[in-house]
Amino acid sequence: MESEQAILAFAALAQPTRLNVFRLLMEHEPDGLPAGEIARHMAAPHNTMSTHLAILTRAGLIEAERQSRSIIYRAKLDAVRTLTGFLVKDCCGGRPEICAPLIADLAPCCPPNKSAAKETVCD
Amino acid sequence: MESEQAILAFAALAQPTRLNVFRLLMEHEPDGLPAGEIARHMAAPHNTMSTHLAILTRAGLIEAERQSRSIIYRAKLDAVRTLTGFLVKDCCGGRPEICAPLIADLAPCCPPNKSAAKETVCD
DNA sequence: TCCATGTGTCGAGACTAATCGACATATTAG
DNA sequence: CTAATATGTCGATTAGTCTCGACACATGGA
Repeated sequence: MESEQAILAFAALAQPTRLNVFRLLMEHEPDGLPAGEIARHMAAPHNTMSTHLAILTRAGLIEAERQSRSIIYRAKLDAVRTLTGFLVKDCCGGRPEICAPLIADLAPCCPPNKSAAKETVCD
Repeated sequence: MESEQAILAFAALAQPTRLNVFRLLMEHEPDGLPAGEIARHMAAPHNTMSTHLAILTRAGLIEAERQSRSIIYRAKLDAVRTLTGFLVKDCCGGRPEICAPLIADLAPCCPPNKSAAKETVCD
């Protein structure tokens, strides 16, 4: 991942409305939500929301697909993976000894099939 | 992690100089670097850098410690872990089935004791 | 104490982002 | 074709950010 793209993603998420939109779309994976419904959820005018959605799209965090009159937006899960990878990349590069505990703390957050896992960074 | 804190962190990293400073300090873990040397590295005036360092500090991404005349800055590894956790938290909450592959792709990036691991998101 | 060195703070100018009314475009129904 | 619905674009205003010169503060040595 390029720094430039990461900066776009960070800037996109550094805004309360947009961060909430992104989280909302994560909750609604993989169905997504139409632009109007997102605006209603956030209690924002449709044109303001349109701008926010464009910024998130340009950042590669969400994607749009026309469905008759509505435009459905979905979170791009790859974006989370890529951005997360970018965050830990630096320490991975030369020094896995520092990075390993980060991953270790993160792993129990997503258990393959157990449920007692919300102790570390999940909340 | 609170949204507010996450937004501070995202905003702090959404700026080329600050992102580079953060990466620089990650490379220099755990020794850190004095403010002046950071400014020299980035070819920025000391007062501009001071502002950037203050923003990163307020965001909880780095920390400062006085050492005689110099002030040493260090990356806070917890910050990466917390921010990463925040990013994947939403899908973890209700739907580990979506989140699991994200972690799976990330894990080989930091091998406990092997070296062939730079295939996925490491670069 | 006085000076040099290393950092932080303040304030102004330039730039960029956020918001929203008004208008434009696209799709579908009648 | 016309109207209704859903969304995007433009332009202006307001607010916030970035940068850097000038100055202030803190530390250590002579």
